[in-house]
Amino acid sequence: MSIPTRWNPELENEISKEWEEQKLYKFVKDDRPVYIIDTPPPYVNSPIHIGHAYTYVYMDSIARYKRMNGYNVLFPLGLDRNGLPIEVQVEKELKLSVRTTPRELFVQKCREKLDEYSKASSISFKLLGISFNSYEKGYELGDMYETDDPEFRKLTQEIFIDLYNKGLIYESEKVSNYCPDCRISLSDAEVEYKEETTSLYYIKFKLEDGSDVIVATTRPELLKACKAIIYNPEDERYKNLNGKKAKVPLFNHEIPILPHPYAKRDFGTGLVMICSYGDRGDMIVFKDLGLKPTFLIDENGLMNENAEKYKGLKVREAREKIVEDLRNLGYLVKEEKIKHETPICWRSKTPIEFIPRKELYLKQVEFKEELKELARKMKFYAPESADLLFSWIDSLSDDWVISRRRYYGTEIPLWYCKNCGYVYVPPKGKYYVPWKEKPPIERCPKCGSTEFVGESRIFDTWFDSSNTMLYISGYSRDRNFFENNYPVSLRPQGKEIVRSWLYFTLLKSYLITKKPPFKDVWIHMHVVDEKGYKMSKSLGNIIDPMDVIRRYGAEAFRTWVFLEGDITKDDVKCSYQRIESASKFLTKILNISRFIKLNSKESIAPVQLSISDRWILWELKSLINAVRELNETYYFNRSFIKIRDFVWFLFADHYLEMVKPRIYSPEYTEEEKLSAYFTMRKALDIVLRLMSPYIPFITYYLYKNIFNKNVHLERYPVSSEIPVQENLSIYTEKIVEFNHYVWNTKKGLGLSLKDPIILKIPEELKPFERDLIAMHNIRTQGKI
RNA sequence: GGGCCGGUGGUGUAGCCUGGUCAGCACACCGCCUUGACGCGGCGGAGGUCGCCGGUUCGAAUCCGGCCCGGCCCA
Repeated sequence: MSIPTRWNPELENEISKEWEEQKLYKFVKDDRPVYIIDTPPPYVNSPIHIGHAYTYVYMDSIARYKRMNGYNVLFPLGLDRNGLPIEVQVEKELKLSVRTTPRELFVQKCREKLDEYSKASSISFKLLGISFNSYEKGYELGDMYETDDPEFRKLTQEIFIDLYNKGLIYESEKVSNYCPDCRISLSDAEVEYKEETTSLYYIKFKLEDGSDVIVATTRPELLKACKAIIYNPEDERYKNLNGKKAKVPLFNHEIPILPHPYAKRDFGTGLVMICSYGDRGDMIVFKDLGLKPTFLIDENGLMNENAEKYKGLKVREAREKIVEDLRNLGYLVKEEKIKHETPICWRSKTPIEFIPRKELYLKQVEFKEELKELARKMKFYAPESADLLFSWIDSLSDDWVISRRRYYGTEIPLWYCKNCGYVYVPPKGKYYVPWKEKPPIERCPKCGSTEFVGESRIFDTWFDSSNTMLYISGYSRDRNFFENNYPVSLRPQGKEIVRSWLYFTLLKSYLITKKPPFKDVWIHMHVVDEKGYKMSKSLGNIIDPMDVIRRYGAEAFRTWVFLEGDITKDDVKCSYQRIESASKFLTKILNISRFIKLNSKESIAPVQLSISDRWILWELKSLINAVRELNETYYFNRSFIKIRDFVWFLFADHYLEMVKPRIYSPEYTEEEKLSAYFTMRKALDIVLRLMSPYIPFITYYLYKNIFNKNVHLERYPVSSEIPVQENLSIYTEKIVEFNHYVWNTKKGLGLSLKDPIILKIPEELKPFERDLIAMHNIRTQGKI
């Protein structure tokens, strides 16, 4: 079968099918060492993003590399399906309100939508050639899994039950981050910050003695909840006010003026009003000064009865109304625009409020040192990205709110006795749905009552997804395997979820196993558009990976992934043009293979290899070592560039040109020809194997065509395969330089490259004289 | 306001940690070439004084200090 001169992406589908039929990547337990990759389950409410495509290709190369190095690789596909986004989507697309639709029906609709999207995601991965153990959902190690599957949810509940019974979970009415739009409490990890231009209002407060002070605030609607005015202890201007009382405009309650370092001298007037709660700072000061909070905002984001005449207004409306009243009564001194970082909900982008709610918490603050201790045992790639995790742990100030008042998520497995309020925790071993099921006991162990009410809340989705490493490595279904293979080898993930996914995984692993969850952690940045902007629907700059595949094929995309910049260091810019030019390397690989296949015969190593052959094989040997070294630390991009440089700019441009005369000319002996054949085929064999983790389609195709074997079942090349001991790399630069010199000289003389030329071979290249003379048609003396 | 990362020809980067080929490679660009694997090719060319300022040194992209810009995280 002859090799085409250009890569045909349609071949990718046929090859995929062959892999599937052979069940090439299926996970079967055996004696080999295990390598486990905890892949980040993408959320499936939308098609996969180009960033997913990029990073999964990268992970795939890791899996393939490890496989070729003798590891039994556990590389499962997971899909994340729990949480708010799908609810929001169902509400919008099906015009169903979560508040008026029966829970059973709503959950059903979510599931239907998710099934639809799940299919699309896994098809995309398959087209990209990702070597997951399986694309079929199942319950064996390596099977595709979904985070909303009863099995997965059962594990989440079991972990909860364990933690609950260990006393690590408690319910408490605390002030938490609350999104009035999503109507849920948020963990700190879910809070984002956005710079906003807001008004800073300067408000006049009357003192007992009749004088005034001016206080600047961005949140005048909280005046009623204002309990103190503070100034910086270093601020000479206000020292005389210490302990004096000020009267709050409109509401007339008296509050103290006190020193506190939280007040910044140069912000506003240097006087800050402290209300419950405008921001985190307010909470700190309340605690420090022992003030009692008054809450003004309810769960719907409306002012409550404490707000008196402003009751029922939305926060923003109340602000406008109060400002108007202040202005009318002469309390408003001035108003200026400032830029301000506002905390917002990561989902709805709504400003967060701080209101008290009863929620379940998992203890974490008391374990900070232990967590850091464990984290230090994991190796980070790139090393700097570890700081993201450490600084997050350092900044933790509260326990983790794990309960959510929504529908689509794992149910919290608790029942409450209607009579005495006893909290019943069921035994492990089953997936519980308390909002529609009876508890597995008849009577309350405390009072004997038979009436229970099931918990209606669900878990924060991170409480689910922080179990992936346990789930995939058999924690709940193959204990023996789990014990032998935990911690998991690798966690690859994005930098934006270090404080959530990675952190919560670490916490769980600590609480459950006392071990770090991973040996290695590979953190990547993002794929952005050509100009460096984040891709988003509103900017209209989204590059759809399926579109890329349609236009250039998966293999071209994969080539681009490894030739483009280092995604662990910086964001990677994506453009069609760069993908297209990356794909030219595929053409090169095909044609090199074609040339070698057409011009060589299978041969064993001749007694004596020609010096040019020994030289290129030595270079190849160095390449193998360099590639291995880089890949052991997950720098697959750098290693691929090295391979490309060797294949194209040394092997093809110089070696193959040097070898041509030996192939074509009768002046060379059979032994010399055999040496060339052997070397070309050996080099091609090794190079195809070297490249197969990165570009699995084309290498599979060529290896099968030329060597009649499945490259993905071969060993990754080792330098001992090269039968050359002599270091000939000193010649490399000289050969390259000389060739360029000759090409350039001929060009300067207006000669074609075939034309003869009179030249002297440099002394140091004497050993290569014969090949060089033949290659360039050099006459060492006489006239042309 | 604090922390981290980055700032090298149009673009992506190497070198910088272990100062002395003042700069390598690729893509794009221009010119030439139907050389028997490839014109998605080959060869050649133009293009940067390495974010800015100052210091150390005989000598700095490479070390030190300050500043500016971009990104991310936190307050």
